[in-house]
Amino acid sequence: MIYSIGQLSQATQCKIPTIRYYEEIGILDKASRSAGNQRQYTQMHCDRLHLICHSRALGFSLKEIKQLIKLQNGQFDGAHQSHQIVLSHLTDVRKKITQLEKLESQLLTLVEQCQQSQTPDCLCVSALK
Amino acid sequence: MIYSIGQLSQATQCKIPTIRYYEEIGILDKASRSAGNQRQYTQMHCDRLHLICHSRALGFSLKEIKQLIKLQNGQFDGAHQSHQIVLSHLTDVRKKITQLEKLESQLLTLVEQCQQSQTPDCLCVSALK
DNA sequence: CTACAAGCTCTAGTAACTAGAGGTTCAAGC
DNA sequence: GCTTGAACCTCTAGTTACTAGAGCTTGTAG
Repeated sequence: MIYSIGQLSQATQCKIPTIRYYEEIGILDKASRSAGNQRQYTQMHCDRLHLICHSRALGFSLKEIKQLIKLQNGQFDGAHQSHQIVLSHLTDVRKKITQLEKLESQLLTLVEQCQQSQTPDCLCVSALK
Repeated sequence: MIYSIGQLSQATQCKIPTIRYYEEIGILDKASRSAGNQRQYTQMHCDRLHLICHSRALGFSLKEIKQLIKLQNGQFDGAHQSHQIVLSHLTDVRKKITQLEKLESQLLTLVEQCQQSQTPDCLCVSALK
């Protein structure tokens, strides 16, 4: 099956300008072109783009994804390195969760203080000082 | 007290280029200048910058902070609007936490599957497909 | 008065796209 | 065969919140 950029977009739920962008930065192989210069994608492109989109949804950066792809196609010790990337990403995610939870409780305090106050001012802002 | 940009930076823990950037985008009032064209900040600047930094640390965007400042200095219904901004930010934060927790468990699954497998390949990457 | 730290402006780079202008190609209907 | 409109093309610039660097000037301590 050959996909036009629109069909690939539909198949992967990845927006058209994003697909072109991925090609431009080299994370997605260049598509061959039709007589009229339009991009023609193969199933390989489609699979790769799926992998990219899925990884992005998991919060991997394009840089990390590039690395993962390289390792996957590459050396024997790629497996170990891939594992490390995923683990370090997991650590990052956990750190972010902790931060956000702290933030949530701070914001909550802000809002509660504000609701208790009987002044016409919103203390949210002055509390930010 | 009058602050040089370096002193203001020390007082607020905000980096010097960031301070200049805040001035440039108009979220921090322009400083007056010395005879030799160096910025001179007042206590007001220092307070404002503290507010900005604190809000940034709580994850507010500069756009939101601009709004908050405007509302604070402004109209009588500013208090209500400020409250709304804070509340909607709180909602965002909670959404992000939920997403990240989902993500964490997905990543965990990835890693666990990989560790159970006895193949030399890291399943992390192929699982991403 | 001489170093050297601290300040200045300006440009460009970061990540991951998104939007828009202005032009071309494809496919379907008549 | 022709027309119309959707889909495609390239290119530039904008987004957010900064950061880095070049090349120059000013302030201050000894």
